[in-house]
Amino acid sequence: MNNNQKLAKIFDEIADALEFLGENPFKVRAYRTAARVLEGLDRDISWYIENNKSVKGIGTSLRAKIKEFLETGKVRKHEELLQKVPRGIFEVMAIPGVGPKTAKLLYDRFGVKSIEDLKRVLEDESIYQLRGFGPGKVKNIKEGLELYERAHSRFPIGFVYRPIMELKERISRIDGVHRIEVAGSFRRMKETVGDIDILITTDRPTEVGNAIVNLPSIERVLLKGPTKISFIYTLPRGDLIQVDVRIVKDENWGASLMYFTGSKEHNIAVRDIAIEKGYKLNEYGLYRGINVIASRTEEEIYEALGMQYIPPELRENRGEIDLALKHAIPDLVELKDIKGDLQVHSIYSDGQMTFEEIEKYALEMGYQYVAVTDHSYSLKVAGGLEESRLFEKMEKLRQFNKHSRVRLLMGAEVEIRMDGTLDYPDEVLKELDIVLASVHNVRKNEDITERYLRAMESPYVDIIAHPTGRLVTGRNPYPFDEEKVFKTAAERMVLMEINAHANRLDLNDIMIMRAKPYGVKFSLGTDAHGKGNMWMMVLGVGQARRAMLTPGDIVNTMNLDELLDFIKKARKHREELSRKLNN
DNA sequence: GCCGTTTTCGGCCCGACTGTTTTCAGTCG
Repeated sequence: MNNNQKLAKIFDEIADALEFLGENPFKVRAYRTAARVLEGLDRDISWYIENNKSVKGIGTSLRAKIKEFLETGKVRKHEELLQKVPRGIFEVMAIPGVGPKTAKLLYDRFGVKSIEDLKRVLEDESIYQLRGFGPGKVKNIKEGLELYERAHSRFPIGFVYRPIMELKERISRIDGVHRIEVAGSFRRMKETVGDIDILITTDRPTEVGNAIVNLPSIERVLLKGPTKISFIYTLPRGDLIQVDVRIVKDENWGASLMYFTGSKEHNIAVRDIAIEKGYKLNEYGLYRGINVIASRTEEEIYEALGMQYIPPELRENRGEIDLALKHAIPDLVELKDIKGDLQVHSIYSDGQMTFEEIEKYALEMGYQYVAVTDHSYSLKVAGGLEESRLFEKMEKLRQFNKHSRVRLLMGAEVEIRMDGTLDYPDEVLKELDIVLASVHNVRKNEDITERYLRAMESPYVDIIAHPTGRLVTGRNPYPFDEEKVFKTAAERMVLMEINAHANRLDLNDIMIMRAKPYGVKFSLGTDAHGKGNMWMMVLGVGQARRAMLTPGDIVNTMNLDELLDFIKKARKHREELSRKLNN
């Protein structure tokens, strides 16, 4: 974790603790806002402190705490609060139906400071003596607890993307459904999603509602009313996810979609703008007094507020509002801009696709080219290619391309070894159309900066693949010096990959935002191994959009000829740099 | 705790739902 992330976590914990202690809710919000701001910052917060640059949402008090952290590695207020609020309380408050007030009451009266304590107290008759506690509330908390315990963590978006698109398709086919959209963090393409919000319009809510709850794969219906239906949905691998379907009126469509798309922080900030301009904004529309100003589409609501339309992926309140007020949001890259996939594995190493199959899926995606990038030999577990096999593959590919409708680029995902040297020598790399370099074996807490810098010394490394090595659920990023690596990459025209694989998303939105100011350009690759994995491109595009990238930031928006030309120029540029260095 | 082109004090998003109430508090998104 870098300073920004560490501080965001500290501020979030302070907010949790203050909420529990019943502090001023606006103070709590200030800490949470600051945490979000820190997460979305393009540079390390220490840069802003050192250069005396102000950051909106961080005032004098929080600035002092940040300074304290940068100097001592701690924030005293944070430490003090952790003394006052037992750790387990945070978990208790995370249970749906238990908020700070309930947690505090249970703590004060029954000493509840863990989930175990809570369970015990829920079975105790004396809980009903508490003001506000009746059978309904206790039942509600028990259900929340059940939900929480059933591993109710968030899912990587790539796990749920296709099943949810399929569910959307099924609902849209129900007679009487006019409009449908999946809202929430799914629509924002956040890397993980909790539950799923689906918005529909219809004239026949009862009929449509009945049809929805009778769809397949619904494990249990939680709630069915005229405006809201909730159910637990079974994903293909057996995981369970909650889906809320909201039934709204056509005339409120835009306002509702905006409201349910969020993020919450974005909505709050947009409402502030509405208030400033003498309006009121809610999920039904934008009003002046009782008069509707705009409500049917999101576009007309933003416009009425004097703002540019904000694509859902940007709605996180990390700077998009100011840009929209200045009409300075660029045209974001779209899936249809992508002309090829720059990381796919074939049966030559650990992939499952033949060249024919890669061609088939590429045609489905409407691509001009795909880079076939099998592993190099030191990655034994992935069937990495010895040089002789590499040349064999090269020849086979050359033959294949003679009749292929998609150009398969001869590529490799070359292992960066422990000492930073590469599996293939330059003379071999030079023969390849495109070269990705990556690390897979990293010692515990190893800093991989030097490995990357050394790897980039070769003029023929075009792309650093999955640069941080993180996994969406589980593995943290490998530490490296961002400034050194990104600066070098930009200078040498080495691309940073946005790996679109559901498990990786690496770089992700935040890291892309951190890399871009150095002048880095990016490539998108799905890292597809299995048949039909190439659809994941949409996930990578989602991260790119969240980072506000345009087609110009990403090389695979280029046509085949332009791309080959770019690679040629970049290699020449690096050869010249190397020559200068040697002289 | 943050913020300000009417403000350096006095605001800070807003509505639905639920369960507990007899007029409201807590939670959620």
